[in-house]
Amino acid sequence: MKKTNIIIVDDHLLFSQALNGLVSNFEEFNVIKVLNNGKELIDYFSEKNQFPEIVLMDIQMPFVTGIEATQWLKENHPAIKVLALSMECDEDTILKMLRAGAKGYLLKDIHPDILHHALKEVHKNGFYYTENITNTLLNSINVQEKKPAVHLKERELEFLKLACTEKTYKEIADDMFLSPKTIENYREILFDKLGAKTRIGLVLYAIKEKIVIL
Amino acid sequence: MKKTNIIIVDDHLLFSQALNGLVSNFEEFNVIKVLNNGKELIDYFSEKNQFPEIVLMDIQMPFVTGIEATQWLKENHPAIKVLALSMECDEDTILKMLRAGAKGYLLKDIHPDILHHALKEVHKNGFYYTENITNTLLNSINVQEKKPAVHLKERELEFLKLACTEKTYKEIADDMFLSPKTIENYREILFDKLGAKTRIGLVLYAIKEKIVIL
DNA sequence: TTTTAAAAGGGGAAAAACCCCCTTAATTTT
DNA sequence: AAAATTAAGGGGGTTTTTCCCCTTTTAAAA
Repeated sequence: MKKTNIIIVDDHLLFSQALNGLVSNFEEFNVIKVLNNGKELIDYFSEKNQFPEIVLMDIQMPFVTGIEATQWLKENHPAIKVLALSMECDEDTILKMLRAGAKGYLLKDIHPDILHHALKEVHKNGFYYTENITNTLLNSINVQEKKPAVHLKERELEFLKLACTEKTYKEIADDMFLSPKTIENYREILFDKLGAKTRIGLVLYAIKEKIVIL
Repeated sequence: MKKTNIIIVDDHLLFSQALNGLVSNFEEFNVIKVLNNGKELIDYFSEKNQFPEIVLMDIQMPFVTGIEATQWLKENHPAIKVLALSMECDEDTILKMLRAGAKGYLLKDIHPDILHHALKEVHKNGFYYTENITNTLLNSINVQEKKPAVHLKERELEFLKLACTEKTYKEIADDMFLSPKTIENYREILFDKLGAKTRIGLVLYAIKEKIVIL
C-alpha cells in the first residue's frame, strides 16, 4: 500500500525530529521532509521536489510564519492539506490559521493517537476539526460579546467609516457638513483612542472591529 | 424531575402539532406552547408568559422569519437557546441562522432520535452542531476561488503588505532595501493596477482580496 | 547582438496628512 | 450657578503622500 507523504515544518528541531519519529511509525504515513520554517517550505516547493499530501505546520516560526506559509500553499498548491500544530490556543491565532486555509488545528500537547487519527481524517475527508475549533468558529461568527475597549460616539463612527474610503479629509468634511479643521480634530481623537498613528491605522482598526465591512 | 420547557414555532400546523406530540413524549422535555410564526413569538414574550429554555424554530415563516425571530431572542432573551429546524440546507440560510444566534440547525427529515439527542445536547452543552454545519462554517471562511483579475509580482505583493501598516514609505523602503523613490514607483504601479487613488485604496484592496489577513 | 522590457532610482512641486496648541459655544454634571 | 465636558472650529507649522516625467541598470527576447 502506498503511504501518504507528509512534510513537517517546525523551527524547534527537537520537536520536529521527535514528531518525525512518531509519524514515521504510523503505518499509513511517510515523512518525506522536515523543514525549519516557512521560508524553507516555499523554497522546497519552488524547486522540483516530491510533493506531500499533507503538511504538518507549526505557527510561530522565524522569517515566514505558519500562517503566511499556509496562505502561500493555498494559493500555489491548493491540493496540499495543512494541519496546524501549535502551542497557541487563542482564538485569534486559530481563526487566522483557518482563514489561511488550514484543514485542522491541533495543540502540541495532544496524545499521539489523536494526531494519528487527525492525519487519517485529513487524508480521508480533507479536514479534521475538533469541537474546540468549531466553537471558536462560532464565537467568531456570534460577535456580540466582542466588546470594543473604546466607546466611539456616533459622529466619530461616521467619520471613521468615511476615513475607510479614498476620500480626502476635505471631502469627508463636506460629507459631514463640518469644517476640515473639525475633521482634523476627530482624526486626532481617534488616533488617540484607537492607538493609531496614521489614517491607515484607523482603517485597519475599523476593518478588524467590523465597523466597516468589505 | 423538572422537565425542560420548549416552545415550537412553525407555520405548518400539521407539522408543528406532530412535533408537539413527538417532543412531549421525550421524558426530559415539555412543550409549553406552539406558535405559528415569529410575530407570535415576539408577542408571546412581550406579555408576561412562562419562558422556555429552548425554542424549536422553523425558518421560513410569514410576517417575521425564523432568522429575525432568533435575532430578536438573542438581543432580548439571550439565555434562551434556539434550535433551528428547517427544510433549507443551503449554505447561506444556515449561516444567517447561525449568525442570528441559533445553537443548532437540524433538517426536518431527520430521525426523531436525532432530534431527541440534539435537544439533550443543547440543554446540556448549550449547542449542537453537526458535521454538516461545521463544514458550512468553514466553507464560508475559506472563500478561496475569486482570483484577482490582476497578477501582482512578488515584490509588489511584498510592498502591498507593508503598505497595510502604519509605516511610512520611507520605512517601507528600508524594510525592502530599496530607495524611497523605487517605492514610489511600486505605489504608482499598484494604483494603476488596482484602480486605487490613495494608499487607503491599496489597503482596502489587499484586505478584500485577503492578501493581508487581519 | 541589437531590441525590448522590467526593475530601480530620481527631481521637483503640489496636495494631503499630520501635529500641537488654542478658542468659542453648548451641554452636562456637580 | 459654577465647573467640567463635549462639539465645533482655527493658526501655523512639518512631514508624508501624491503626481508627472525622466534616467540608469539589468535581464530577457528576437
